Amino acid sequence: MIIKIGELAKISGCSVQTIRHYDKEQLLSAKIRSDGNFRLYDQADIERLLFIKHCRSLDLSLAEIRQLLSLNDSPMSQCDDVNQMIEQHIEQVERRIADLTQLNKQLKALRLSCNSKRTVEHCGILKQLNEAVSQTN
Amino acid sequence: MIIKIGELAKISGCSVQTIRHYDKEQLLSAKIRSDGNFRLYDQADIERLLFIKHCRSLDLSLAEIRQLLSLNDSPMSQCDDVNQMIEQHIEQVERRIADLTQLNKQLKALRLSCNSKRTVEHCGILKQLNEAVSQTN
DNA sequence: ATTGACTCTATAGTTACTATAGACTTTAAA
DNA sequence: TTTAAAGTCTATAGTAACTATAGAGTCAAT
Repeated sequence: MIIKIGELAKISGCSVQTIRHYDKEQLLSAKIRSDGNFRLYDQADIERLLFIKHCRSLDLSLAEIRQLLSLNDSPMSQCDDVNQMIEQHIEQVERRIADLTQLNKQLKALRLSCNSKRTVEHCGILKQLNEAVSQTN
Repeated sequence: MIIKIGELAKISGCSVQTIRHYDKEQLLSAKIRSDGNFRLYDQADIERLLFIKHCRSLDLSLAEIRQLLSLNDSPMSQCDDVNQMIEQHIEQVERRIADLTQLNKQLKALRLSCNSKRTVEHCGILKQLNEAVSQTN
């Protein structure tokens, strides 16, 4: 079964432009083209794209996915490499969660500092933000 | 006290380019320039930049900060506007935290699926990723 | 007068796309 | 068979918030 980019887009749920983007980025290149230069894909390409999509949903970067795909393509490489990459990725995600949690706390404190209906002149939020500034200074 | 961009950078902890960027983005424009066209800043500018920096540390976008600054500049506006913006921002942050937490769970499950030293051929992680694909399909 | 440090503008690069323009191909109907 | 619509092509610009660079000009001290 050979399909064109539009159908691949439908099947995969990626946009046409995204697929072209992955082509340019060497993640999924259409190995064959039609006489009129249209990209043609087969079953293996569909699976590869779904693999990419799944990895993206795990927030892996295109560079990381490229690495994963190349490991997948060369079966001699060590599983450790994959493990290590995932490990690093987990750390990164956890750091981001910690940052955002901290952030959330501050924002909520900020929200408490102003109970509406006053003009900005006396807005507690802006006051707080300004005070934080002079402390930092 | 009038200072040039380099000193403002030192005082604020922002890079010189970042300050120029804020200038271009109309967040902090140097109202005066030297004869040789150097940006000149005063105390109020320092405070404004620290305000911006503080907002950035709360992950507010430059657009949001611009809005906050203009509210700050026109004291007739309602505190509610500020409140609402912060509220939205909190929601956004909480959504992101939830996403990442979910993500983290999946990544950890993935990590468990391969205990190293095997060739990629039998790597549990890649296997898992591929299986997820065929399920999605 | 010259050196070195600083600053200027303009431009390109980062990430993972999305959107557009203008041209070409394919498919289906008239 | 012609034609029109839908699909596809490449190349380019835009998104966010910067960072980095090039090439030129300015300032402060020697």
